[in-house]
Amino acid sequence: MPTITKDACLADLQLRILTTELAPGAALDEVSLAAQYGLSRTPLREVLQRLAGLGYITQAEHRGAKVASMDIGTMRTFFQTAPMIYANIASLAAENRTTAQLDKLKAAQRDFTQETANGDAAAAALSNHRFHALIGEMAQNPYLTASLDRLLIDHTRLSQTFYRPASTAEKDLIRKAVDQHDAMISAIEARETALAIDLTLQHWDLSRDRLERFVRPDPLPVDVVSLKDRRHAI
Amino acid sequence: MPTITKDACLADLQLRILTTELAPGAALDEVSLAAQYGLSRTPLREVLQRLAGLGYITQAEHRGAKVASMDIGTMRTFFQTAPMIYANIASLAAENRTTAQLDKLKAAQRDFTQETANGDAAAAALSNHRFHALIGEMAQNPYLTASLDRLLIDHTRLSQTFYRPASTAEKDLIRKAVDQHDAMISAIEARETALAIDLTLQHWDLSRDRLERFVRPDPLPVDVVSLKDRRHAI
DNA sequence: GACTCGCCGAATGTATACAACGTGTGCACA
DNA sequence: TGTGCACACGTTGTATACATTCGGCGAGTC
Repeated sequence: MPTITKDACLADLQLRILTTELAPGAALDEVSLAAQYGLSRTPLREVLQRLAGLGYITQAEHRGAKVASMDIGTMRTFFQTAPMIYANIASLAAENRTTAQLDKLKAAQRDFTQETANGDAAAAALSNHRFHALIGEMAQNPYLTASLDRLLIDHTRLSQTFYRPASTAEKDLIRKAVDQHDAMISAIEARETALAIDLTLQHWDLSRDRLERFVRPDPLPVDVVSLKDRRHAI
Repeated sequence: MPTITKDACLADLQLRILTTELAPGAALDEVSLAAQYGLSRTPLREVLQRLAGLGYITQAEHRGAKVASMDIGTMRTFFQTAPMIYANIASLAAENRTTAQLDKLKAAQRDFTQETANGDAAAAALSNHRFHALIGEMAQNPYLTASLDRLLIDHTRLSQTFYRPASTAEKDLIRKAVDQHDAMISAIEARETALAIDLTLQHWDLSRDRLERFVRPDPLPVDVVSLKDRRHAI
């Protein structure tokens, strides 16, 4: 890759982490990354520092950088925290949004609609991320945005499989998510804070059900596997 | 200042910002800071990046770093957000605290009690900061901690005058704050989440009243100044 | 055969020299 | 006298060479 700006490098690494192309826990080598982006190590290290500040990676002295991991404890915390932050952000967004921000939000939703229809899973997940990050900007609350941005990192990584629907029932869920986005845009545009909260929590419920099923998939049929295994169980 | 570790430099700059020795909006010069701490510019820049990630400073390309400002909009947001985050953190802390963390919290409270009694204002503000940051650690929730840490930066900076009491009435308020800390420790130790929330909100009310008086000081006597000014008002 | 000590290689951490950018000042011209 | 441009200085951004640390591998010993 030829010489590139530092911001572009930051954005690209964010994308690669959000799509789990760089998997949670993956080690990041400074020299190879610097070579990839056509930067020298000094500016690349600054990019890594910024990624660490945003919660994308963790750094250990003399031991390099790793993509932020997603252990079971983190995920428990995620499910515990997300609805509260999302709801508060939505309310503030409805209160404080500007028309310029609203236009950007609508553009993100157009991309999202398109990409879910095309089955472009990675792109859809990123558009969804952008959609919710923009609502965060609207809230104009740097304290909560810090929390939201970290939640969205894990949310997007968890939802990588969401937009790659296996069944027609799952396709309906995606369409429902798209519709919910539209409703959220309307509520924010109309500055209806209570409605924005309500729609956001509905959206969260849909997302949570889907994510939990991914985390804890449907068990295998009992009669085929489980009974056999039980005979060997201690 | 002789050669010093990078972490010590980070901690010292945090202290200087929290005590407003480095005032909000103050420009930070890389070469002079590097000289002060006996580091070269490269590691000092990394310290600045980390401070930026934590919300202590802001950086603009080619224009250097500034201590995070505290404009009127930010403060409005601060008062809006703090109670919700503080309460949730307190609840989680009561749920998840370890005894080792509890010991550290008690130590911080000992320092705080001592320093308020001695009238050591800057030290008391920092102990108070440490006290609340430790409760944040107990919560074991990195999403909310990101938000809390940013709130505490501004809270500590705003409260710089708090521990320098002018009247005996204000001394009573400080004693009340110390007592509230003790009660919070007990609630967290007993894992009583509801009580921890309640005490935290009471603590916040006390703090808010005092801070708001600082932000919006008692108006000057009406008959002396205001009436005169009004005659010149358009 | 297993454990420990010490060396070696590969990574990160630091210093410094050089490049690029922004800002302020001073001069010229209207 | 005021405005605008250009140059120079100071500060930040980048590259690279050097220092330091970690971790693995092998030899030696118990």
